[in-house]
Amino acid sequence: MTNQRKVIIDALKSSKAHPSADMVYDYVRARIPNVSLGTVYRNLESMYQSSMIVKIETPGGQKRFDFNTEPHPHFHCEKCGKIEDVPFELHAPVPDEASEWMKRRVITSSTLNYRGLCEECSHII
Amino acid sequence: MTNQRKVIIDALKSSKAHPSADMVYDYVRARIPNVSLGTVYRNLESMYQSSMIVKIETPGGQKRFDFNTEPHPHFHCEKCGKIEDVPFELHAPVPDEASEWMKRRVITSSTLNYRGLCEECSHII
DNA sequence: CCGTTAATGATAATAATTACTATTATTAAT
DNA sequence: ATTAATAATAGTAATTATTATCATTAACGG
Repeated sequence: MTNQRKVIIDALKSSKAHPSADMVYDYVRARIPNVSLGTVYRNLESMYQSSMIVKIETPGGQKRFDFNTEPHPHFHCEKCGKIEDVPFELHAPVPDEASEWMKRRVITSSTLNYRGLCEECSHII
Repeated sequence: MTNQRKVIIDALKSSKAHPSADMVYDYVRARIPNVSLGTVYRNLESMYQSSMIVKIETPGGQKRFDFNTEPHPHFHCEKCGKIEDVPFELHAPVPDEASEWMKRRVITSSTLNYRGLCEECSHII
């Protein structure tokens, strides 16, 4: 395991912000000044491919990454762009007609996202 | 309302594929040959801003668009990239401790996505 | 150690989207 | 219908995020 990858993992472990590749790059560069952005992308992608981390799609351009692979919803603040973990999981029963629909497909994962205003942004009107 | 926008709306109405900007562009260009891709993007974005249509994030680069603004989950096929509507909505009760969490935020929308293999792709092993 | 293999840094290339601007079309008021 | 005001368009350039390339460097197993 290269030092670069170790520090990339540290970046993800030590952040609750679900950092983007750029944010990880900043963290790593503070410790390995000449690290390449490509190395960050390459490592994030391979860790994602091997299911070590989760990739989060966002309305704004950049993808975000989560070291926590336990299924849990995310909350996206529309104002400040922050992404938070939602501290519960919905386990709703699937209706019968829907289970027929699902049986005809292979479902490998599901993601639940909320959007709105976070605690800080909803106070500042 | 410009003719361009009318045809862009037609494209979305007549498709069940949740088309990308590119796919809409192809449809419109077949009817207005010198339409500009920028016009397609501009219209899709403004329709999205005014909540006329829904923007769907995808793991692969391009965003997709849905004329159906009724909340409903989407199913993303990992093999062929197809996006399907899921014919049911989960309405699970929110646990009490979670409702506390949600009260401190403004929730404006939620999206539920499934990933896996679609009917065709799950047969062809 | 030392050779093999894999990962890196630096940079170029690509893909998706957005910005710019001169021109054209739409609209509202005559 | 005509016209002036406004908004939207086509065409193109620029930007942003990400991926590819490749010569060099680092990790690992014997």
